[in-house]
This record gives sequence, structure tokens and C-alpha cells, in this order.
Amino acid sequence: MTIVDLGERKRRILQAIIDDYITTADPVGSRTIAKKHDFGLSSATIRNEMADLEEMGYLEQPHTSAGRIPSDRGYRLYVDHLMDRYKLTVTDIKAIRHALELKMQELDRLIQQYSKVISKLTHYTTVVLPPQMKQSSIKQLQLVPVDSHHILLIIVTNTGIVKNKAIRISQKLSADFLISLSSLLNDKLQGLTIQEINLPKIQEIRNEMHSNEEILMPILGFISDAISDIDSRDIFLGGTTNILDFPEYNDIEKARELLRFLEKKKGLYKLLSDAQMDNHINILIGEENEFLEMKDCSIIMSKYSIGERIVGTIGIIGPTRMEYSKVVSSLEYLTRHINQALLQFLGNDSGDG
Amino acid sequence: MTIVDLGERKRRILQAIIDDYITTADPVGSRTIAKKHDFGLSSATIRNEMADLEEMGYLEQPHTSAGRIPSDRGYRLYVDHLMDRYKLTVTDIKAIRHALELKMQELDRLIQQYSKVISKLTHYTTVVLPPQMKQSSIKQLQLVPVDSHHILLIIVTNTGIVKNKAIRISQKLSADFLISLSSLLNDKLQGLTIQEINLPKIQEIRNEMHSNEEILMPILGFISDAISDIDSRDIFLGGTTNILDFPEYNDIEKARELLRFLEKKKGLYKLLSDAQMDNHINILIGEENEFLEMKDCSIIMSKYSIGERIVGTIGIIGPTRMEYSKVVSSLEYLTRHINQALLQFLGNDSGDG
DNA sequence: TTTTAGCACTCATCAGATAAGAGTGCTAAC
DNA sequence: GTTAGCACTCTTATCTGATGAGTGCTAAAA
Repeated sequence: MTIVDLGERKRRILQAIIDDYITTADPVGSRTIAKKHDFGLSSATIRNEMADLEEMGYLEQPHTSAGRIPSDRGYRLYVDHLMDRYKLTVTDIKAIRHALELKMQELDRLIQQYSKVISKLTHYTTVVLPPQMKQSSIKQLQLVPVDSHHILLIIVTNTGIVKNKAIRISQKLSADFLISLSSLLNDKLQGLTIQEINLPKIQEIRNEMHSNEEILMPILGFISDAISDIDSRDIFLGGTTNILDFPEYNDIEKARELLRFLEKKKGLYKLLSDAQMDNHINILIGEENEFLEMKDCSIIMSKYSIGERIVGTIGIIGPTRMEYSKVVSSLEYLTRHINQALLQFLGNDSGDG
Repeated sequence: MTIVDLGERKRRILQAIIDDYITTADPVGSRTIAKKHDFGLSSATIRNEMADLEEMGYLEQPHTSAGRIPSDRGYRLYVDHLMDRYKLTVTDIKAIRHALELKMQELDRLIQQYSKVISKLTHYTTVVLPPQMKQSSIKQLQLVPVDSHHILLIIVTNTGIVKNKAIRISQKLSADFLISLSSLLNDKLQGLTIQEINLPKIQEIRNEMHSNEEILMPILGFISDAISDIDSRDIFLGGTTNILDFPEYNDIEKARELLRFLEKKKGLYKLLSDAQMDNHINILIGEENEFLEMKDCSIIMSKYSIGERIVGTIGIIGPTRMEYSKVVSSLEYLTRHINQALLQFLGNDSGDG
């Protein structure tokens, strides 16, 4: 079932069919291929080849008298072996460059911005999984007084995420106390991942801070809560309504089902976090993903990283008939640049505190 | 054109028609009304009354042989004078109560949560405009060291919003320096609104901080940038796909148009921020709003506040045929509780620093 | 043996026709 | 002022036949 079994001619015909179908969304017939591409073959011959390709499972027929459309398996072959490498146009590159000139800001929002940019660029739907807090390590902790009833716990991670959490306190604490507590917390917790922070660790801190036992206790409790509570990993979606532009979602019922699925985010979360780490770009075609709601969609995913550390995933969702070639190229280019930007922004110093 | 002009009978018939249309989404005919409601009138009489109501502009006829549907003006009358007050069921109240038991956290996220809750409760689309930074005053400023190349500026406002912004620096600054700079910033800027912070203010700070002139300069510049940059006011949307459940949006073209409009957020922003302050609940019916994309929608808005200070707006969007009564009741109940929660969470101390 | 022309066949789609049904407006009687 | 009755309008659903795209098969050509 390797690429050789097919033969050069069948390969080229299959490629032509898929290319054509990707742009037109209409089942393609033998005559169309014979006319558009100069294979030096008549439609009848191509018809025979198409019948073969269907038998092999690469093509499907919506009904007897329609042209053929690629099957998931056909797309898979196309993606792995057939498709031409899309060369980004100057306009494409300009658009990406322009988008990347965003002012640097908190990573969360930066990522959200990227997500919008990509969906605008590709006209597909974009989904971004930001860095996982649980596996991020703590770079800096700080307690900031807000008013007499609240202090703010600020956590900066090595993945560049800043989280804050208000802690309600019953009595006013002196600035000095907060500073010394902050520095103790830093001493004890810096470099640990969120996952690694547990009750014993907190106990340890309590033991070292003999004074103010009765003030400290509840605060440490809150901090512990706050830290574990902070790991909510939100997914960002961009360009969801782009879905509605594809003829495959002209059926309101189908559109609703997919949009619901996306809005719920739960499935997407699983897809993105389960994505294989080894490949840089990862493609799931049609039913290759486990969700029924997305059986007519493909998702192209790419990890982004700070230095060597993979921190999050970007996914682009479209109908199985999507412009794989162009999306892969755009995504590669973009990911490369994001990585560069992140490295520049956060990398120089990510090891220390 | 007041309520009296109509006469009791016409009013009751109009109410019956609108009530019916709201639940069924089908144009209602005279016979339907005669049967369902015991007015002691025949369909012919009701027919005459309906013709009158149409002439007055409260009803419309999609086509000659269809029943009547309410016009925007009809809905307006209904909302202002006719509709029964919806009594929240125990289940409704339970749902709201349950939703409000969320853990207190940053206001931003809290609000986002509310937005989801409401759309789940009402099955309409919800939009939330969080507190405006520009008009919020600064409660607390803090500079936190991150690593040798970055410090973090943290701003806490009296509206309970915490914003942070990374500032890139060229040389490491001592903790002492940051602390003294923080306290100076607090002295000078606390209590001011974001709007009030301008270059002269910053100059003033620079003058007082004679030492480290060459270090200070760029930092103050960045801080000034960061503060003005921070006023991005993001809108939260919840339950956008609920739109697709209404028969009025079975037309994919219409659905797309509206969803696009919502996703862009710009128009929504204008609608919510222009909403009148005087009324607690504000309703825009159909073409009462300026946006063509929303001409078949109504939006019910409610301000929420901390103490006396109105800080943000919640809006519920549905087809003009929406359950005004129920939504208004739910929204009133919810807003009241949100206000309570916010007051409790932030209010005690919001005047001081 | 491979390719091609020709032809019968299938099936979706579209336009037009028809029938059914809902609801109105009007008129005349109550 | 109210109501019954009826003709009229208009939508919707269903059916029909025509059209056209595309196939599969067969037999002839290369």
C-alpha cells in the first residue's frame, strides 16, 4: 500500500482530482480532469483509473452519476506524499510579518492575538492551546497589598504567563511582612512546577516562619488553593464563523453541530493536548479524530515552544477539503516566528529567577 | 398614542397575539386567538380588531394569507405596558444561585463566567462589557522583578480589575530600587483615573526621583505607555451558537451575517457603551438599534455596579421575538446578586488605597 | 494490451403544475 | 356591534417531466 503500488499515472490523476476538489468543492468528473490537465489521455481512460482509485479506497462517489470526491484515506495519501509544497506569496508573508509586529504583552493575550491573525490569514477557524500551567515552573512569586482586606498573589511562570489571584484576609498585614513572606515563598517555591507544589511544601514554609503563626496559617492555605486553582487552561478560538463560508456547512444542522462542539471547547482541548509531540506539524483528517462532530473536518496542529520546551499548540480547523498545502506552509512560517519572538521575549533568562 | 387610545379589548388581544407569537414563532391567526383565549369573541371580531391593530402599526402581515406578527412598535408597547411580569421559578432561582457560588476570583474572569451562566440560563446569547479601565482609578501599583531583563507592572483598580504588563529593561534593577519606585508611583498616581495620567504627571515623578536619572527615564516612558495601552476593553460573548436554534435564523445567510457581526464585537461594544444610564434595564427592539445586522434582534441590557458606581453592562441578545418578560426578570435578579457580590468582594474598601 | 469512442443508464436538480390548507377581507344577517 | 359564510390570496408540499452531468460497459482502434 506504499506510494509505489499506485503508479505514477494514478498518482498524478489522484493529485489532480484532489487539487481540483479542494478549490471547487464539486465532485470532479473524468472529463473535467481530461480537459484541465494535459495528461494526453481521454476521459474514458481517466474514468477507468478513477474506478481503480475508488476501489483502492482513495476516492468516493456521492452517488452513481456524480464525479468523485477524495476519501479521508485519499487526503491522507495526498498530505503525506502527493501535495505540492505551497510557496507563500509576498502578500502572505507581509501579512504575517505585519501581524507579528504586535506589541509584546502578556503571553496570554499575545497568543489570543495570534489566533485571530491566523484565522484571518487562512480563512479557517483557529484554536490555540496556551502553555499548561501545571508543567510550568514558577519564576517569581509576589504578594501585593491591595487594601486592608485583600492581598494579591502574583505568579510569573517560566512560560511567560502571569496569573494573579486575590486573597481575602481578615486583618491588615504590614508591607514588611508581605515582603518577607514573598521572599520566603520565592526561596521555597521558585523553580518548582505548579504540579510539584503540595501540602508538605507549604508546611515547610510554615515551619520556617515561626512568627505570626496565626496570621500565616490561613494565608498559606489560600495561597495553596490559589496555586492549584490557577491551572485552568483556557482555549482561544478565532474565526469560528468562517466555518459558515464553506459549502459543506450550508446545512444549518451540520453547522450548528460543529459550532456547538467548538464552543464547548472540551473536545478541542483533548485533541490539542493529545497531539503527538514528535512531529512538528500534525494533521488529523476527517474521522482520524475521535469526535463525531468533527468527522468532516480536518485539523492541522503545530506546537510552539520557548527554546527547546514545547509550551502550547496551535490548530487550524477546516473541512476535510482544506488547503493543506497552504495551511501547512503558513503554519510552519508562523510557528517559526512565534518561537523566535517567544525566545527573544522570554528565553534569555528563563533558567534563572 | 398612549396606552388608553387602544382600549382594553385591543390591548388584551395584542398581548395574546404577542405572547403566542413569542412561544410559537408562527404568525398567529384570528382563529387561533379565538380558540386559545376565552375572550367571548368570534374569530371574525378578532379579525377586525387585528386589522385595526395592523393599521395602527402594532402588527404586520408577512403576506396576505398569513396570520399577523408583531412589529417592532408592537413589541415596544408590549414591553412597556402589556407583558406580564414573569415570576422566576424555583428552578430558575436555584440555577442562578448555584451559578453565583463561583469562587471569587479576578473580576475579569468572574464576569466571563457570569456571561456563560446567563446564556445557559436564558438560551439566548449573552454579551458582557467589563468595567472601563479609563474611568477606573488606580488603587495600587506595583513593580515586580521577573528576571534580569523584565519587570512587571501590576495595576489594581478600584473596579477590581488587575492588569499586568511586562516591561523590558536593559539592566538589572535592585529590589530596593523597585520598591522605592513602586511606593513613589503609588504616592503620585493612586486615586487618579487612568485617563488622568498624562505626561506632566510622569514628569513630576521624574523630578522627584533625582537619582538614577538615566535608568528611570526609559522605565517611566514604558510605564506611561503601559498604562495608556492597558485600556483595551474586551467584550465577552457567551452562547453565540444559541442563535442557530431560532427558526428566524434557519437561513444560513442571515445566521452568518449576525454571527459575523457578533464576532467582530465592535458594534456590540458601541451598543453596550451607549446604553442609557438612567434606566436600570434597557431594551432595544429590532431597528431601534442602529445596526442593520441586528435589525431582527432585540437586546436587553442591564448595568451592574459596585456600590453606586456603574461599572459594566450585561446584554442579552435574541430575535425580536424573545421572551422579554422572563429575560428581564432573570436579568434583574442576576444583576442584583452580582452587585451584591461585587460590593461584598470589593466594596468595603474601595474608597481608600 | 492499452486506449478510445460511443452509447445506454443513473441520478440529482430544476421548473412548472397541481392540490391542500391556512387565513384574510368583505358582505349580509343577527 | 357581532358573527357566519364565502370567495379570494398566498404559501407550502408534492409530483411531474425535462435536462444534464457523469458513469460503466462494450467494441473498435492503436
